[in-house]
Amino acid sequence: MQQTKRDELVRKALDTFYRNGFHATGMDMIASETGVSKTSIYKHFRTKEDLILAVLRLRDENFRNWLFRRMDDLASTPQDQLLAMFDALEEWFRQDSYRGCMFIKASAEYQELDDPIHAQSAEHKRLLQDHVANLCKQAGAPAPQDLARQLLLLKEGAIIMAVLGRGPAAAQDAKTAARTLIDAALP
Amino acid sequence: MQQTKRDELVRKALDTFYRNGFHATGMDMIASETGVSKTSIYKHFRTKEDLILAVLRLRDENFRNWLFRRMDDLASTPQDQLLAMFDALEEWFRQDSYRGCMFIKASAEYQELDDPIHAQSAEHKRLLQDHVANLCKQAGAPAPQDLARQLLLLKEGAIIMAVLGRGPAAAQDAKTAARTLIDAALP
DNA sequence: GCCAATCTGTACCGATCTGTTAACCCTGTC
DNA sequence: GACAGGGTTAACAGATCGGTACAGATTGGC
Repeated sequence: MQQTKRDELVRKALDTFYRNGFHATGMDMIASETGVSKTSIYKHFRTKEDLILAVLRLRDENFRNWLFRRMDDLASTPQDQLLAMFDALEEWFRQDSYRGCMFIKASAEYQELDDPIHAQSAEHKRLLQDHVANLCKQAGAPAPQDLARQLLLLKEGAIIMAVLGRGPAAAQDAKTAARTLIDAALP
Repeated sequence: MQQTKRDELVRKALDTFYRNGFHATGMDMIASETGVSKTSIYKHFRTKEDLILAVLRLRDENFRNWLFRRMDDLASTPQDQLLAMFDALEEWFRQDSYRGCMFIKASAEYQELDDPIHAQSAEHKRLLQDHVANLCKQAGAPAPQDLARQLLLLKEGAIIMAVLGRGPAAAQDAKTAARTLIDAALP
């Protein structure tokens, strides 16, 4: 019963930061939205930055688990799973709560390369890249890292364009392009 | 000599907001960095938001002018100009001052879809899309809008990955992918 | 019954936020 | 030489920022 409260705090803080931004969200708002008193928050986390880092760790875990599981559910072969990534993205884009990628937003607000928040955002992208590269390799791509990088570009681009004008349709734009790139990369 | 001061204010405010973020930059910092007194700033702009909108208008004009001119200088045929976009992006990524796309960052800090700042960011992307689609049409693409959307995904993805780990090399990743997509789209 | 841990609300600290007010200064013009 | 316009400095208002202090409530274990 002791870890629960902290977990609940991080989970609800994630929603608030995601919905409202980092600098724009004060610790008083976190306290009122999570139902955890400010005194308690600062017992668990020394600073606001520490809380944000915990939130990003949770988000990284949740998002990767969700995306990879969804890709696995939607398709059986590695090649189809790569394409299914974009169908999963579309599901995400269609959620009312969709507000873009939390890590892109975090790195936009904390831009210094040596900022821990920035570093953690970069790490998230690296972990995604690794998984996709692994699938590319399983699919028989001669240069799996290269193909993975190209597909990641499409994914990040779709996330941006889904926010900035194109909406959920950005996912299928990306999927169409991905199919072309995969076909060209496989022997 | 009357419009000059205001222009100088907007120009220097652009640098400060770009380097430091929007919420993280206070009007006192804007005053000290631009050398324009806060009293004067509020003579020209009713609110901080108005100043930000003026900054984004300038940025939109500057960036589109620069990118399209650079694409035009680097290549002669429409098809080559599309590819040259990614060489121009690489030049941008290599600048020490590179901190990602100002409009992506603006929309990350002001996420409500009906926020004027968000709307202006979306408009910037639409204008880019129009120009690229025009080039795609000139290059003979049967579905120029579709190809343009795919190339824009690569551009936005490259901007993100250049910030989050990949550095300037993201531009050539995108260019390689763009070549594949263009070849596949042209008859 | 009692201790220790963990939570709570509330008030506060000093700094900083957006925006305003007031008095002054410079400069070109009539 | 008065004056108007646009600029300055400096202080201020009222709110909010991240973070802390303190006293009391709740809880489970012994």
